[in-house]
Amino acid sequence: MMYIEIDFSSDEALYMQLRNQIILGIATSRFHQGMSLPSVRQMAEEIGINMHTVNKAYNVLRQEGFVKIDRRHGTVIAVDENKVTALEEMKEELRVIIAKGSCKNISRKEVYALIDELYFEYSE
Amino acid sequence: MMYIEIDFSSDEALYMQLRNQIILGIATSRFHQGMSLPSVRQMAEEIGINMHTVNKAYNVLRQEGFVKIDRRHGTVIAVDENKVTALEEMKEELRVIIAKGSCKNISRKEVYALIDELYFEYSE
DNA sequence: ATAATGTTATAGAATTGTTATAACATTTCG
DNA sequence: CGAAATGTTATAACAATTCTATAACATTAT
Repeated sequence: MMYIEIDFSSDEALYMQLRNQIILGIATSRFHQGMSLPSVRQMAEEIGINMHTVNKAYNVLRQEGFVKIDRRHGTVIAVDENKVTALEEMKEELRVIIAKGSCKNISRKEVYALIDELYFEYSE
Repeated sequence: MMYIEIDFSSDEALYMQLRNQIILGIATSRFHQGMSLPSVRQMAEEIGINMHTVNKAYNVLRQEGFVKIDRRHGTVIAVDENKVTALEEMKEELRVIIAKGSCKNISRKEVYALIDELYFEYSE
């Protein structure tokens, strides 16, 4: 059991929810390097969505460097640590979020505190 | 002239691009409290998109507390500083981004550095 | 061999994003 | 007052995306 939670009433695409849950799973060490994910059919059965939706999530994760997909071993957690690329991506993802915060008078140190809270969750 | 840049080849929705540009404009003080934005028709003409798409962006901005829409004065920058809500929203927006970074071995301090870079851009 | 794997193809339904007209009530301004 | 501009609403159409449903294929594991 993977304990993946999908919210069917969310406005976020199902394949993105699944992708996010798996990234969160890796960050919290529930999923570790080399661990196999269920096959697209098993995962689809388990969380009640279509096989193709799972396949889409797995392929997004592969493209983002979180898993490797191999016909022999299925989909396996394999984080590609390209820090330069990851840092560039993160900066772009943060741009509007930090702009929003800046407009709302959220200070740099308050953002630091949020970062700390999240890193704490991911280090247990 | 508002100097709004829309990328028609982007996969990001036009109304979200416009919304983002306006938030970035407020953060960088190009747009200030009380300043009027062009009417939906003017803005649509200026950047070459449809009136309804501009209207959608303006209404998203209103719902997020960045503008007030009034038939007398049109759409006016009016930032509602609800810090508690803003902080909660930011934490949720950061959750997966930070998880991604954590997986890729990006340290807390490296994230701090990105935050600093962005805050620097928004304080000029 | 049989079963399971990822992959591909096709098709349909629902939703979303965008544009196009048009009309309406309200407000601004000459 | 009358014309112009405002946000708003309605309707329609089109394209793209999301998700599902079947089905088939080559490869691999048991």
